[in-house]
Amino acid sequence: MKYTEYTLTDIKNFDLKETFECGQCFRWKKEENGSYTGIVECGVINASIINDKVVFKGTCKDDVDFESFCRNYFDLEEDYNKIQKSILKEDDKTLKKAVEFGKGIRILNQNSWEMLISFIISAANNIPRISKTIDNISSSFGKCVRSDVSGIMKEYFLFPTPDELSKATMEDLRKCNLGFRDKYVFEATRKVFLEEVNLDNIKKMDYKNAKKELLCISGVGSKVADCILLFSMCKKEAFPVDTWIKQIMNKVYVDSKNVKKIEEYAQNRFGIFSGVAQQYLFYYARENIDF
DNA sequence: CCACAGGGCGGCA
DNA sequence: TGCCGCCCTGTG
Repeated sequence: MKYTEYTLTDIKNFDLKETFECGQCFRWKKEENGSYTGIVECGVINASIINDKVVFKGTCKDDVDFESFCRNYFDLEEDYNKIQKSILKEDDKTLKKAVEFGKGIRILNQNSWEMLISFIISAANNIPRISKTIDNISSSFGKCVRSDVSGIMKEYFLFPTPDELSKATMEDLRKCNLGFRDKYVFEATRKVFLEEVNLDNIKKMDYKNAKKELLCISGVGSKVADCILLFSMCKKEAFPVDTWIKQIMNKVYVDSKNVKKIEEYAQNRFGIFSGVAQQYLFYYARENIDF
């Protein structure tokens, strides 16, 4: 592990709170000084914004190019102004307000294996408990990293690799407090470890085929699959429909209980960047009681 | 004690 | 297809 830094001087549409608290990630935590510290595939990162500059400090694996990792992970090559223009229609007051509210959201490019397990755990669950469960799994089976990027030297635990998590028995997983999701996580881990499922290959497929493959994994339905596709497989057309999105879609766009209908409506209205629209709407609906 | 939380599954019409 | 009870566990 090595200490590195990377500073961005000219970046638009990047807000830390909006990016880390819009529901796409579970391992970024706010520090007292307003910065955020997150545990990622290659180590530990602290992100802060000072006078229009974004500073990333990292304790990461020796063979990692920190700058290119950050550019990919934080989606820095993407032009979010362009995306906002493409999803916004003239008459769409709700989305306009949602975009204004969350214009600093960036879709993170996270690790697909970690997203698979994390979103299986998210089913009928709440965010504090999801985070806690993922921390339990990581501290039980993942590698320990010592880092002072937050300002204080602390120990962090990386999310376990498929190889590491495949050592876990059902009993081990039960202790991690997964609830009824333990059997799904156990089975998904086995499939990935034995390469019955190859996430790298799925990532290379187009959206529809990739989703079809993910749906073969027990515990992965339409919503969970779309989260994996959007947050770790560069599929910005994926539109996860959860209870919040159902509410806002029913109220504003299409009054239907049928998830497939809502998904189709979103594809037609928002197009290839539907997933980004979903994040704006989700964050807006969650943070504003009366949207 | 009860409902419900960022769903999914299996059984049933 | 569409609907519904159930799946752990913590919280109000």
